[in-house]
Formats: sequence, C-alpha cells, structure tokens
Amino acid sequence: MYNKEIDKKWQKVWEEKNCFHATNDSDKEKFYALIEFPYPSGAGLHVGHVRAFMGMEVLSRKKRMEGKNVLFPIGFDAFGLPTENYAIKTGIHPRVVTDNNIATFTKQLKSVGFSFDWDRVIDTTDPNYYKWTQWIFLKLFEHGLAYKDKTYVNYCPNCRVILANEESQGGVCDRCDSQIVQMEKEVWMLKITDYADKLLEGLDEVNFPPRVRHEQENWIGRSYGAEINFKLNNKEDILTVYTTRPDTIFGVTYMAIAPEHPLLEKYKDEIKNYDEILKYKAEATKKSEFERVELSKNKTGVKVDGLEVLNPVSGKVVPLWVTDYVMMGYGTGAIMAVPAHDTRDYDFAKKFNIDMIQVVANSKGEEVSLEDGAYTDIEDGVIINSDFINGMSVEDAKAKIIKYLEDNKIGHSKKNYHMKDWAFARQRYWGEPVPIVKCEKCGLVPLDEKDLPLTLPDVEDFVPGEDGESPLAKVDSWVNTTCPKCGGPAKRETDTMPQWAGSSWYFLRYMDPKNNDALASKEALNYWKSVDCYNGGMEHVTRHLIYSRFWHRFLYDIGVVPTKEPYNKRTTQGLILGPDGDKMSKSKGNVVNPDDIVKQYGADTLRTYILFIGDYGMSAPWSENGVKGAKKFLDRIMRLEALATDEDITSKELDREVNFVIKKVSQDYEDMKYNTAIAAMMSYVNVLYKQNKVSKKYIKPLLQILNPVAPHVTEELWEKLNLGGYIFESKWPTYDESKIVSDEIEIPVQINGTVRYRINIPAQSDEKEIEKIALEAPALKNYIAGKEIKKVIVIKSKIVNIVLG
RNA sequence: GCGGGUAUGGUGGAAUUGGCAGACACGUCGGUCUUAGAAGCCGAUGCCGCGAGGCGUGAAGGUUCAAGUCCUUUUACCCGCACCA
Repeated sequence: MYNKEIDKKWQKVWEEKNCFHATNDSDKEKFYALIEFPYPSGAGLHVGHVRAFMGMEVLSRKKRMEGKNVLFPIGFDAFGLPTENYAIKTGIHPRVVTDNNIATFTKQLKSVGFSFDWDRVIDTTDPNYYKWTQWIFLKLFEHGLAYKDKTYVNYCPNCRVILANEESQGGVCDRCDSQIVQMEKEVWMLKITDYADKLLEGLDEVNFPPRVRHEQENWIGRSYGAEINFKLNNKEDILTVYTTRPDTIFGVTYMAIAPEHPLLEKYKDEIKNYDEILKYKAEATKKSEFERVELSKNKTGVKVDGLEVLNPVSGKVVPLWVTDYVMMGYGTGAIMAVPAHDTRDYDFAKKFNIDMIQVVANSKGEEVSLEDGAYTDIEDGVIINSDFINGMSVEDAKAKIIKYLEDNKIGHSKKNYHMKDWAFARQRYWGEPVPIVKCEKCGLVPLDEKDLPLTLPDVEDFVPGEDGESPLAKVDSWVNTTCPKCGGPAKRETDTMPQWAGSSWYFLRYMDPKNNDALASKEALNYWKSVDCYNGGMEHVTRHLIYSRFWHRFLYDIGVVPTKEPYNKRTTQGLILGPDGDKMSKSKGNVVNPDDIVKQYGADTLRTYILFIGDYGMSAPWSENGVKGAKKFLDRIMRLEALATDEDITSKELDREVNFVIKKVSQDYEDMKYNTAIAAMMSYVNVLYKQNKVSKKYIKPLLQILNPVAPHVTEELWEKLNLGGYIFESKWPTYDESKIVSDEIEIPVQINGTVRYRINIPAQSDEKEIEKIALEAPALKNYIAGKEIKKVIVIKSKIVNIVLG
C-alpha cells in the first residue's frame, strides 16, 4: 500500500542528492520549463498552484530522463499589498511576514515532491534581486521610456494606490474590487505604447494559444485611421481629431470633445456658458468609469456656446459639444461626429436634435432609412453626398481623403492603440524604491549604477497617506539626500514600483540567480536563451504576460538578452472549481487545501488526481471520490510487486500493450494530455492484472512513464523490484512500432450506417480483400432480405459500410 | 455591443479530427473471499423494451454511404474587451 512514509523517504533522497539541479556548463541539450512563480500569501499553497505547476513538472521529469539539461526553477513574487496590509494590521514587518510565508510555501511545495531546482530560488524582495529590477528601470529611464507625467490615473480609494490600466479592468480594482476613480496626479509612467507594434509582431514568432494571442491583440488594440485638423471658426487654434473613418468627413454635423479637453480652459472667457460646462465636467469626473459605461445609452452633453468648428474639407461650419462619451484618454480626446454612420453619434444627435447627413449608401447605391439607427453595415457601401469622393468604395474613399489631407497639410494617416502607457507607481512601502532623485537644480537625476540597490529604509509605520501619498514620504532621513550630479540637496522618489515590476524579468534571473555583476551573465543568457514552455493562468494574459514581453523586448533592443521574445510557447491550465462547481473561495467555504490531501492520501495521489481530473486547459470541479480513485490506482501499482517475476515470459499481447502504452503516454505528455495518459496507464495495469505472473520487463517501462506523475510510488517499487539505481536516473523507455500492430484485427460492418456485425481481417488487407470478407460473412444474409447492394464503402482497417436499397 | 469558449450516461470526462459514441475513473448493482464487515479481486452498468428492435452527444434543420465532429439557424452558461471614435 502507498503511504506518506514513502513520500518522506524519497523526498529525503532527492534533497540529499540534489538531483534536480541544472548546471550552466552542460553540453547536453537544454530545456527551460517555467511556471508563474507564486505570490507567497498567508493562505499558503492552493490546489490551483499544484495544477498550474504539475504540467511543467511532468514535462521536466520526462525531459531529464530523456537526457536533457532541464531548468525548472521556483521563486517568490513577494512584493505586494496583502503582505503590507497584514503588516499594517499586526505591526509585524513585511520582511518577517514574507520570510514566514516563503518558508511555509517551500515546505508545502517540497511535500508535493516538485522537482524544482532549489539552488536557484529567487525572491523579488531580496535587495540582491531588486538591485537588477532597479537597474532595468535606470535603463528604461536612460532610453526615454520611463518618464514622469501629470495625467489622469486610476486610483483605488480603498487600497490608496494608483493602478495601471491593466490592473483596473472594468473600472474595478484588481485587488479589492472597489470602484476606481480618476485622479490627476504626477506619476512615473513607462512608455509601453512605443512597443505596441513590436509586441504585436512578436506574436508571430511564438507559439501561444489562439485565445491568448487574441486577448493580447485586442488589448493592444491597434487601429488605422487619420488625424485631421479642424480649425476653430474665426480663431487660430485647431482641434485635432482621430478617426478610423476619414471617408465620412462630409457627414460631419457636429464636433465633440471630452470634458477634460484643454481647449475649454483656454477659451473660458469666450465661452458664454462656461459655468454650465464646468458643472458638467464636475459631474462627469464624479461618475466612475463603470457608471459612464452603464449610462452609455443615455447620452449627455453641453453645447459650447461661443465656439464653432470649420470642416477643412467641406468648408461647413458645425457646432462644438462637450460630452463624456468622448474620452480624454483615447485618441486626441476629440471626435468628428458622423451620426448617420456611428451608433454613439446617432444616439447623441437624436437626443439633441442635431442634423444627420448620410454619406454612405448600400452596395446598390440606395440611401437607407435612418429611422431605426445609424447605418453602420457599410463594408461594401458606396460614398454619396460627398463631393469629389462620390461613387467610390469605402476603401478607396479612405485612401483618397487621406491623400487630400496630406497634400493640403490638414491631416495625415495615423495608427492608434487602445493600450495606454503603464502607470508605474504605487504609493506604498512594500515595493522596489525608484532609483531616481529630484534635484532642485538638475531635475530628475538617476542614481549611479554602483549605488544600487537603493534599499528600503527600516520603518515602523506602513500606513499610506490620505491622498495617494506613500508612507516613505514620512521618512525624512531617507527622503532627503544629495544629487548624484551636482551634490546639492535632493529628494528621493517616494512612490515605489508596482507589483508587476519584479515579475517582468524574473525568468532571466533564474539563469544565473547569484550574479552580482549583471542580471545574469552573457554565458548563462546565451545558453538558456529563452523559456521553452511557460505555463500559467489566463488572468495574466493582459498583465504580466504583456509587461514581461515589453521588458524583455527592450532588453533585447539594448543588447542585454539574445532573443526578442522571452517565451517560445505558452500554455494555460484550467481552474479547479470547488466540489459544488463554483469557483473556490473562502467565503463559499469550498476551498480544498492540498496539505490535507497530501497528509491523508499521499503526494502522488494529489498529483495523479489533479492531472486525471480532466483536460488540462479546462476547468473542472474537485471530487473527493476522484481522489480516492487515484489512490486506488496507485495502490494497484504497488501491488504489481506480487505479480512480478524474474522469469522471462514473453507474450505477444503484452508486447503489443506495453509498446502501445509507452508510445501513447510519451506523446500525450508532450501534448499536455495528462488525463488520457493516465487513463492509458490504468488500462495497461488492468491488462497486467489479468495475468498470473508478469515478467519485470513489462513493469519496468510502466514505472518509468508513470514516474513524472507519481515519482514517490514508482521510485519505491523500482527499489522493491531491484531494477537497479534510481528511477529518476534511468533512461526514458523507447517503443517498437512494429510490435504495436497485430496480425489480425476486428472491424465493424455497417448496413446503411448502423453497425450490424463484425469481421476479422488480416491487418494488412487492402480494400478489395476487406470487401470480399465483409460480403461473404454469413451475418449479411439476415439483413439483405431481397434488397440489392447498391454500394460498398471500405475504409482500410477501420470500417465497412454496405448500402442496401 | 464585439471577440473567444463550453454543452456528451447517475457523476468527472474520452473519441486517432468525418469512420464502432460513452475509453478511463467515480457511483450503483451482482459475484468471490470472510464468522462478519472493510479492503482486495472478478463481472455488469447510456436510455426505452421481456424480446426482436428502437432511441441517443443543448435545440431545429442541412450536407454525406457515414456527423459529437462540417454547414445554417437557435438556446443556455462561462471568460475577455467594451461609448476604441
């Protein structure tokens, strides 16, 4: 019987032999398997972690047995709010909280038997690690990709921090689900938009699941259109708009700008209803992003009394409106409104009785009724009411207008992105300090590389200030410093880096985790190159996965790393749901603790069950009975000892079965189809149990292919059967294809598509021979009943279908 | 609104990509062993029907000798994005 003593015995052996250590000076082929390193929360290891890690665990153990030098590292992404909030609540220093949590995680991970390289553990909060996070920041600054800017940022009033766009999707805080508000603040930004095209192009050279690719493309959101300069009527100023439909410019009946648009402030003396506009702006900023979207059907706005806009192509003068359906953060914060062909403009125009001009007709050139809404189904439409572009297709008209704009210097073609620059600041203590000081004379000055790491001061009060002020701001002795350039008085940046900083490059540190002279040596970077397979969750696709690709591509551009993309292949695991089918959560009380399963059933039971639960990429509910089934299977493996014999008994059937299961499991592991791999091994065990005695040669390869899933059980039985050395050192078994095919096979015969009888045929029979056997079968007579055979379809070694009429 | 996914026995899930639907496992039932129970081992188990047979992959159509798989329409649930100009 399998028990947890077996776990302990072999975990001790692995630890003593340090047998999963990867070396940097190997002449073996390398394989780099990566899992998303965990955040060491107080809640400890979750069954979701186990599922996420098991995929790469199985692959790593298999590749080692195949003779590869496997890097399968683990570390901790330990900066972040929960630890800090816990510190605030209890008064325990975040350093201590983090160390305790890491110790717990380490113990738990080891108890599951993961084959991590424990010599390469990294911790993002270790100054020797964040030294290099700060170094990369200095490089970004040096190349103009880190800048300080006063803009509207997402602020979570509950967490009291600024959030990046990626962290506030849906207008809700990633951490606490609070409604975020817009706040004008000067913060550090990273110019990720400069890398938008590179991030899109990079997707062509990696193997990501289509879902992941789509989400990233969607998030980056590139669109092609034009920027057009409209002149304010009788004024010098221009109003620049971005549009993807320059071909509809003759349909513009009004212009609209965001409430935050600077033009309003500039012309406040000439705008007659400025008070009304100010009031509208105040209301708009008060609305959360969520409300703005919810109320999207009911458009609001104020007409700007005193300003009008001149259409530079048609020469028409149209009114200017302020409305919160135009966002300051996208495009130029101003639009040319074409109500006939845009649903939002249509709704607005309907409500405020603004004219509509139809400028695109259907493909037959007929005007369409605008009674029921804007006509947007215009891909194959024809331009009308539009002077020199009349009669053209939409596509041609776009090109012609853009050329006209450029010739007349009133606009140009323009790419736009949904993705915004990365608000790279947290007003918190537990994060990487920004290695920049503000000097009265020299402005923003970077620290010298030799002065890194800039460590966090030891403080006792971690409570953030009321208005988005970091707790570091209270530490005068730390804040006040001297300028590295002029030696005069200077102040340190008191915002820290966001959660995502440390994880944006950690996979590079694993290659050479103790290096003090570089983030990793050139030799290490050139040997390991990039991650061969990276498994993680869908929730990181538009956060960590985008950020780390951005940093990596930047490091490539400045010659630090040898590859453009960090991850060659990305895979994702599905969620493990509670036994009730709901997402596991403390409040629902349906959380399964992996520790309990390991204690009661053993680590291999947990490992086997989690892989057997279903398709690796899909979510599946937890089942205690399923766990018991996995345990039963492992006990059956252990009991093979009683069946095993040293005698050399060869059986054709077992030859076929063993070669088949080696082939099937080897292939399934590569495809991450762990559930069917385990099912195949179960079937094989069922066959073995039908024998009175089984030669060890039929058990040995089974243990080897099961080893990546159940390393403790297989190591134990390997020893008991005296198979020599350790199983983890043994060579992955090969199979003989010729033994898998049998001489004679049975195939079904259908009459009019329904299986009626079966025939035995020599495996190599061709279509004619099979047809002959099928038609000669006595069973056919029962179905013919005077009918005539119209057609016989034979699919070699698969099926026969006889069509009777 | 846009994009992506899922739907198969009492349950979790398989199905070589158009070729035997339900592998494997759970559960249930039966057998064996046992003084007895548990465990183990062996067997049965999609539904209806005594049976021959019929029906069956969310629903409705279609293509095909053959459809879980392809096409059209549709429903439910999940995920991502969302006034993207």
